[in-house]
Amino acid sequence: MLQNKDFFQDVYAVVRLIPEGRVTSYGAIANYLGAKQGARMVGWAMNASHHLPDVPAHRVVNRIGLLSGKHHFEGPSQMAELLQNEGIVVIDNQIQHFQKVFWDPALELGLP
DNA sequence: ACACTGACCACTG
DNA sequence: CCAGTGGCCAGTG
Repeated sequence: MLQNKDFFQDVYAVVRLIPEGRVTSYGAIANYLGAKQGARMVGWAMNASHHLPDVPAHRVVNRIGLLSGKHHFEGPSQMAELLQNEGIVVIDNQIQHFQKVFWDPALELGLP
């Protein structure tokens, strides 16, 4: 079944490392993990992370800083509120100053 | 067993 | 610059 369960684990591990007030993208995580699985699997991993505690999925957005996954949260604006609660400005599902708050694991953690 | 979909991304034309 | 296409893996109808 989930032979690449390690991949999911790694995704969660990286997501957990995202500092407050910062965000990253699915592709960035996939890239950090080697991009062998593809960014789509990261999204799928997030979907599976629904039941997990310390996985701030709201800090993971698509490459352009759009809250593509907000629909999967409890409320329609749950994701945006969580982000804004951390000081991130979100307007119309779009993170403002995305380049500033963007947190690239490959860059911050260093390329393995 | 087949086809389509999905919280995506990069590359062409 | 915008639109289209392929690719990755797993789950569902």
